[in-house]
Amino acid sequence: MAVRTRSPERREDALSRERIVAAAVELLDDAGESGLTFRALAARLRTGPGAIYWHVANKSELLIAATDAVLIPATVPGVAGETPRDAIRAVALGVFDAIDVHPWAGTQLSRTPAQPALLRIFERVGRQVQALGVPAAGQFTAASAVLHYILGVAQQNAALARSQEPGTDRTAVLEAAAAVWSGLDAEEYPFTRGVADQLRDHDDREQFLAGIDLILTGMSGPR
Amino acid sequence: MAVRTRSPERREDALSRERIVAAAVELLDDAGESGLTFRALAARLRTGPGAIYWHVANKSELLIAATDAVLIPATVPGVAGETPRDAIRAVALGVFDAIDVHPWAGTQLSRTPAQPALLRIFERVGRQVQALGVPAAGQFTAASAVLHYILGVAQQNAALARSQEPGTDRTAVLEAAAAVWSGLDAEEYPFTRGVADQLRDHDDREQFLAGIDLILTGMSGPR
DNA sequence: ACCTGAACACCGTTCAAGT
DNA sequence: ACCTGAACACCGTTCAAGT
Repeated sequence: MAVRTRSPERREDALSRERIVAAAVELLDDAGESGLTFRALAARLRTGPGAIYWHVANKSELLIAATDAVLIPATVPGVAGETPRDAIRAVALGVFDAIDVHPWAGTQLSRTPAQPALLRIFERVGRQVQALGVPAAGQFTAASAVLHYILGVAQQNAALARSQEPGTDRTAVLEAAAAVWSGLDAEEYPFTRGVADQLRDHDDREQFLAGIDLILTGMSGPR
Repeated sequence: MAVRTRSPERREDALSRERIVAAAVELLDDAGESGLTFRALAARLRTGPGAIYWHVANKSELLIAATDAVLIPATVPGVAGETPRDAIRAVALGVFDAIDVHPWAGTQLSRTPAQPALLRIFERVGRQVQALGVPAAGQFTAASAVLHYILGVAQQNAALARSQEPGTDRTAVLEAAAAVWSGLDAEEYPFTRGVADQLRDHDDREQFLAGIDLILTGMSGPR
């Protein structure tokens, strides 16, 4: 006797919140932030723009969900036995790498104060600051400093990526920025011109970590 | 004999780049980022939307100019005899205060890599890092860390302000954020919940400076 | 319950026509 | 040289109508 399945077999191409968010991530990666429109998204999902609104309230919610999705790997629980310092570095690098692959997420991450990914990052950093032995009164300041630094870099990398074609690799992006710096007025911008070459050659991932270390060192107080 | 003036008396209400940028700043302050449209701007200037394009290339250029305008006070040359540390704190505070008054500028500041205000801030910070005696190899990293931290805070304050009505004062904005944090799940967000009260009461300007100090302390190396 | 797609109320930007 | 405002090619979002 044939048994009726409780939940009927879903059509392969049935719409769902997950499929919509996944398609949005693809579209953002391929075409950049301006590429995500409900019409383009609907075309990719072989439906009309109105259908998307059955599963997602509006574009803002869609962007929050897409950002959250690509930042999940950055906020997975850390390895057991990790030092607080390594844990903070791991979260920071996770965010950095996610934004390297999905530059648009760097902009979105700090656009909405209630972005869940942002809260997860802050919580993780905060706990590690606690574990580091920072006095209670200084924990909020220390965790905020790390968070804001991460957000600043994320934002900056997103802006840099936006100034080039989507998919341009990081060395080409840095090269373009270095060219601008090198062309600045020598009288007015001696420092910036002076470091233009470093911008061209440097490992920005390495420098990002060095900045984290600067803050972590600062937390242990003046020598 | 009547003398012809070389440049004819300008009509009081003649359009100019300066008047357009000033009106854009007003509109952004009054109505937020979504309030700046060419139609609304044209109405305020008692002209048609097309007229604006004679003086400004497009909306992006207008936003860059508006952001630049409100950040001029933050990048004026410092007081003579100032220590490098005080000079860095002064620039940072200047940016912080400008964004307090014009939250939209916090978003714009890091949206375009070639935003002139951003370059001026970086140059100023960089020179002071140099004056602080940071070894050449570490100057770029140190200046970048300070810049990114400032941008992160600017962005975050802009996002917070955007979540409320334009013109809402800072304590009300912080109160709203604290309410969200207090409502978080106790199991998942112990740290964030724990600092919610500090968010409500704290002087965020003070905390911003404390973060700057953390980085400055870190620059002088581990104790 | 879920999807369709035309329609609405906007945008930024262009451009022929005016002064 | 500068301004006007209608028109173009888009948007996000809604909603009556379908299945």
